Formats: sequence, structure tokens, C-alpha cells
Amino acid sequence: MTRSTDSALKRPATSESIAHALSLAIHEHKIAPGTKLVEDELADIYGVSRTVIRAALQNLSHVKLVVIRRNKGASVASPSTTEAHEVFEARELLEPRTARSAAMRATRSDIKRLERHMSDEHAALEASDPGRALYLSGLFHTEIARIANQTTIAGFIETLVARSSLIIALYWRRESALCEKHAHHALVQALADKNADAAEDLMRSHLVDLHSALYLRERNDRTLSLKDALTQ
Amino acid sequence: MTRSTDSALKRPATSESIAHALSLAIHEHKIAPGTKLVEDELADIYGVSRTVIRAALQNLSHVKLVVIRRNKGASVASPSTTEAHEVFEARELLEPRTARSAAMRATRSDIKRLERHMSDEHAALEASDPGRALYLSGLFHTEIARIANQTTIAGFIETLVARSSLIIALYWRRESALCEKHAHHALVQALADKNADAAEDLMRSHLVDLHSALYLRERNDRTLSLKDALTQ
DNA sequence: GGACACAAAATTGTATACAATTCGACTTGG
DNA sequence: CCAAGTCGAATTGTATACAATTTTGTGTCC
Repeated sequence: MTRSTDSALKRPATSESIAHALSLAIHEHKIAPGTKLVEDELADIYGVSRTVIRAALQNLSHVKLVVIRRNKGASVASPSTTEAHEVFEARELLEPRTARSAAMRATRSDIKRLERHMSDEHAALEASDPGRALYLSGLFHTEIARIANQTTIAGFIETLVARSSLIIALYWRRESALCEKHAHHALVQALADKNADAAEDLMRSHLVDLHSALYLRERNDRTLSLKDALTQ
Repeated sequence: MTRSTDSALKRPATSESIAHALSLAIHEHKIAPGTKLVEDELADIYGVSRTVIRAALQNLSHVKLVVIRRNKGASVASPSTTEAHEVFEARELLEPRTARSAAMRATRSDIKRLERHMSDEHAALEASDPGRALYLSGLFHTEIARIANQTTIAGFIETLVARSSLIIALYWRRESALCEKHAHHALVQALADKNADAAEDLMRSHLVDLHSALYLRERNDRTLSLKDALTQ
């Protein structure tokens, strides 16, 4: 038996599966923004060599979930308020239009899937696992992008949702995420009704709500980069 | 002296510099879509180990310039007509808005830079180096995204422009790219005048022009994926 | 006690060795 | 002659060894 923590992985972890696992942990706020990700530790945890870990970290850096600096290694990204604004502005540009397309294309099974997502999310909240609820609520958005059948844009949205998770970890100021439930429910209704206009509007206002539920005063920006400079 | 072709690189190539060099070659149509990229060959050419090459290829795969399939290696991407449509639809969604922002923010030095780009492009055409002209005309678009000061969206546009280069290699049907010159010139004028509406409209119609200058009949898609399946 | 210098430890970067897989040519039996 | 199978070369996947760099700790001098 090696020193490896042997975390019950049947299959010999690939860089993709590791990237996925890390991504999930970050989404669910189990790893905080700014956390240093040391290659040796991860290699030990997943029972693979650093080669594979490096590939996984590189993957994550491409979706901006981790930042890699030469000779300094990888850390979980810690977006500035500027980046936070940009991410939500990009979402406000892409997602309403995508919701419109989704409304025109959504099948009954698509709707069913979205409803399942919502109930999973609700269950996670009941089980007081807000991290998982947040992750699922992100999946809801990427799922809609998938329904819209625009792979390219869906890919962009996926990375924006991922980054949003970090942003929420850093700047969220409301306690309850229940507002979400309402918005998502209304959206699914609009999709089911094939009401493209409503879907677009609902998505837009949902995103504006999220954006404005963040605490993004400029001074935070300085604090953050200071923390960056000191911690990492 | 090693067997390496030793292509006059002063600095010990990093994965980034190699990715950049390959990206340039692809942009300029010096490497055709579908071309197999063998790690050993590249390692030899750039005088580094496969480790570095693999990192570079992974970088390129994230911007969809190359496709990596497990145990099959990397090839230059060869977008289907469906992907081609998606890429241009995404551009039509992102870039007009971006041009609007750019118009509101462009400084005199920004305009100067764009004009320099245009004259470089013209020079490349004069020197009958259409590949380079195409590359520069892509840079023009990413430059505008940069001016708009939306790093996130600019990043998306950059990858879309890169992929467009592949799409043009595969599906371009007009001979002269002179239409471009006109459109770009008008755009710069709008930016210089801080005419946001005009910039947005000009960008939109420019992209629609490009899109419609492609030969994207469905049957091509089949041909392509067939070729894909056989060649690679 | 604090600033500096320098050595030791930790960590990342790169090359290389070897294992696993795919691809192609050849053989062989029908 | 063709189909299927098989061996070998080519290529990719992964682990490991070592070099380069950063970080940390320690001692010295003022």
C-alpha cells in the first residue's frame, strides 16, 4: 500500500477526471479562491504522477478556474471585482439570446431534465448543502445553453458559469438563494410554453438580479489584489 | 550539433512561444486543417522535449485550433459547416456590441494602431502574402475587442477569430479579400468619430458579409466528416 | 532587535525512459 | 483475390529523474 490517500477511485484517474473533480470541488466551494494547488499533493491524492496533475491544472487554467504563474505554480483563481463585472456583463450579453433559442427548441424531455435539476437543487438546499445547490444552479444555466444547440456559445457560457461560482464565493452578500428558485421556475415555464420573448426577458432580469446581489465596491478590488500579493 | 533543425530561435522555446508559433502558422494557412501534428517531429523542430510540445498542443486545443483525441494525437482542427455557422453566429452576437463599446472608448493612439494594422495588411497583400493578410485582418478584430476593454469577451472573440481562419481555409469562395479593406476602413472611421451606432452596424454587416462569403452547403459537412474519419 | 546574506528545503520546469496503444504491412486460410 | 489475423514500427500516455527556481529558515553583523 502506497502513501496515496486512495480515495476509492476504481479507474486510474485521467487528467480529465481529475480536472472534473477539482472543478466540482471549486464549484461547491470546498476549495476557496486563492488556495495554492501543489502538484505533489494532488499527485499523491489521486495516485498519479505530476505529469497528469499538470495537464489537469492546465485544463482548469484555460477555463479560468485556476491561475498558473510560471515557477509559482497553480492556485484557485480569485477574480477581481473588475473581472466579476466583466463575467456578468458577458453573461448578460450571451444568455438571454441563448434562452430565446432554447425556448424555440426545447423538447418535453429537455423540460423534464430541467425540472429534475431544480428538484435536485431544492433537495441540496434541504440537506443544507448550499455548495451543491450552487453547483446545480450553475448546471441549470449550462443545460439551457445546451438546449439552444449552440455548442460554441454553450462552451463560453460554461466557463462563465464556472467563474461565477468563484465570484459568488468572494462577493455574495445575500443569505438566501431562494430568489433563484423563483427565477429558474419561471424560466422553465417560459421554455415549456415556447415563449421566446418571456424566456429572454426572464433570463436577462435573472442575471441582472444575480449581478446586483454581489458586493462589488471598488475598494474590494484593492483588498483582493493586496490579499493576492500577500497570500500567494 | 543536434539533429534539431535549429530554426534560429535565440531563446529556449517555451510552450507558450511554441503555441504562438503554431497558431501563427495555422492562421496564415501554412498548415492546412486536418494536418497531423506529431509530437516527436515538433519536439525536434523546436529543440525541446515532448513535454513542452504536449503542453503547447494542449493550449491550442483549448482554443479549438487543434483537436486532440486520446491515443490518436493532435491534428489541426477541421471545423464542420455546422461549427462554421456557429462560430459566425457567435461572432455576430458578440462583436457588434463590442465595436459599440470600442467606439465609446477608442483613443487617438488606438485609432493609430488600427490604421497601422490596416496598412500592414495592405502591404501583405501587395507582397502577395494572403495568409499574412488574413492573419492581420483577424488581429484587427481582436484589437477592437481589446479597445472595448472587456477582457473576457475579448478572449472569446480571439478564439472565434482563430477558428474563423480555419473556416476560411476550408470554405472561402471569393477570390479577392479586398471587400475587407473597405469594411475595416469604414469601421475605423466610425470609431474615430466615436459613432457607436455606426460602429455596431458596420461590424454587424461586415460579419454577415464574411459569413455569406463562405460556401457552407450541407453536403460539404458530410464530405468533411468523411474525410475526417478516413484521413486522421 | 532588525536587516542582510546565504544555505537548505520545497516546488516547479524539462528531459528521458518505459509502458500502452494504434497503425500499417504482411501473411495465411478460405 | 479478399477477409481476417498477426507482428512490428510508430506514436502517444505516464512515471520518474534531474535541473532551475522560489521559498523558507538561520546565522551574522550592525
